[in-house]
Amino acid sequence: MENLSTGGLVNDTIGAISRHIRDNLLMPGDRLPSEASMSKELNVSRTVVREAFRSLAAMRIIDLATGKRAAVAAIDPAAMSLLIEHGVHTDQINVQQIYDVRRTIETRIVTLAAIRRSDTEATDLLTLAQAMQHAVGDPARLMELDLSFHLLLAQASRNPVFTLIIGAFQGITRQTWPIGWKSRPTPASRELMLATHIDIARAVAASDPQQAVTAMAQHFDESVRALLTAGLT
Amino acid sequence: MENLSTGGLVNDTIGAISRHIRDNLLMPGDRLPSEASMSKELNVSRTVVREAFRSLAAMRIIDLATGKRAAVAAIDPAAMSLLIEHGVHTDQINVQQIYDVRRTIETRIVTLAAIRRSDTEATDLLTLAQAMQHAVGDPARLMELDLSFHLLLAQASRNPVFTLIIGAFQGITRQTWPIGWKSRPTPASRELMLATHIDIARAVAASDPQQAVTAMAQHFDESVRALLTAGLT
DNA sequence: AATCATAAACCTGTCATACAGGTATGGGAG
DNA sequence: CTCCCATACCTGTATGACAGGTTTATGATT
Repeated sequence: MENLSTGGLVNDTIGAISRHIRDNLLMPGDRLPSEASMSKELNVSRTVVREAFRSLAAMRIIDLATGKRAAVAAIDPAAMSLLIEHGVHTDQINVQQIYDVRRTIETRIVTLAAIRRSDTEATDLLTLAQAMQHAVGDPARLMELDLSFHLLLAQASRNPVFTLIIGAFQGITRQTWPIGWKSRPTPASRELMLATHIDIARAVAASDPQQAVTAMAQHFDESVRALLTAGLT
Repeated sequence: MENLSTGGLVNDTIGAISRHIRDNLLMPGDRLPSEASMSKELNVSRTVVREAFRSLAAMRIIDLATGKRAAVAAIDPAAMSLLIEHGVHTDQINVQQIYDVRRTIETRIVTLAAIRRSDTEATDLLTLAQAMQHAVGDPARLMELDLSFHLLLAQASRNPVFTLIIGAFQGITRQTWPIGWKSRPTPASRELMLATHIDIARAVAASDPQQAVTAMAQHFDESVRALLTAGLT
C-alpha cells in the first residue's frame, strides 16, 4: 500500500527519515529514532533502515556513531568536497574552472568580510597571514595555513553557503596546491604570494572592501599564473 | 592497533572503492566490480560493501541499478541539493543567503554565457523566456521554465561547477519560488519579472556581457525585493 | 539525601545465509 | 547469421546472530 514511490525501499526510507526531520523541526544535534524502531514503524527490515541512514550520513545530513543514536548534523562541506574531487578525477571538472568559481566567490566574500568581520576575525586573519611567512620552509604547513586563511575569510562573510562552497574546494586544493607551489621556485615569487595574503588581511582589518577586492584580484591573478606555468589544466 | 583508518569497515571500503575508481582511471559510465567480488577482495561482508556502495550512490558518485553492476556517475547536483535543503530546513541557511550566492554566481555566469554560448543555447534561452510569458497563468509550469532558464544559462557558461551549484539551489528554490510569485500579485509586477528574463536572453544572444550583467542585476533586484515583500527570511 | 559504581537494557557494527526478481550471456534453433 | 531462451550472475530485501559501545536504572556507600 505504501509502495507508491520512486523505486526501492531504501529510497522511500530516506524520504521518510528526511520528512521526520522536517516535520518534527529537528535541529542539529537532535537525535533520531533507533534503527529498530524505524524498522518496525516503516515495516521494513533493519537492513533497509541502515542503508538509508548510511546514505544520509554520506551526505552529512546525519551523524552516526556506534552505540549512540543517529543525530541531525550541522552543515559540513565533506560530502560536497568528495563530489568535487570525483568530478576532477573523472575529467568532468578541471582546476582552472574551480579557480574561476573561487575567484568569483571569494571576490564577493572579501567584500562581505570587510564589512561584517568581527575584530577577532580581523586579527586572526592577520595572524594567519604572518604565520604563512614564517612557514615558508614548510610547504605542508604553509598549505594548511593558506586553506585556513580562505576558510576564515569565508566565515567572516557571515554567509554559511559561501563557507560551504569554499570548504568543498579544499579537498581538491590539497591535491593541487603543491603543484602551484613548485611553480613559484624563486624567493621573489614566493614573497609575492605571501604578500597578497597580508594585503587581503590588512584590507579586511581596515574595513576597506574596495582595497580588499583589489588585493584578492591580485591574489588570484598570481595564483592562476602559477597554475598555468605549471601547466595544470 | 590495526585500526589505523578513520573508523569502521564501511568507511574503509568507501575509500577502497574511490581509490579503485581513481587508480583505474574510470570515467562516467564505466562499471565497478560486483558486490560479491569486492566483498571477497577486501575481506569484508557483502553488507559492508553494500553500505559503502549506497554511501557513494547518495553522493551521486556512482549509480546503482538492480541486476546491473554499479557504474561511475556523471556529476549531478542532486546530492548537493539535498544538503542545501537540509541546511535551510534546520535554520542553518536562510533564503536571502542563497540569493546572495546566486546573484554572485549568476552575474559571472551571464558574463561567461554572453561570451561562450552556442547559437543553439542563445535561441533556446529566448524560447524559454518567451514560453514563460505564455505560461503566466500556470505558476507550476512557469517555475519550471524559470529553473530551466537559469540552468541553461549556467550550462552556457561552459563551467560545470557553476552548473552544479545552480542545480544544487533548484531543490530549495522549488519550495520557495511560489512564495515569491505570490508577492507579485499585479500584472505589472509580473510583467517586470518576465521582461527581465527576456532582457537577459537578448543580451546573451547579442554577445553583450555588460548588458547581460545589467539585466541580471535587475532580475535579482526585482527577485530579492519580491522575497522581502513576502517576508521570507 | 546525594553520590557514585555497577549491572542491565539498549543500540549500532558486522557477518552469514536465504531467496525473489532483474540483467546479461552463451548456445541452440531457424 | 540472426533471434530467442535457458542459465548464470547480480542486486534488493529479510532474518537471525553476536560483538562491542552507550545509556539508564539499580543499589550500595557516604
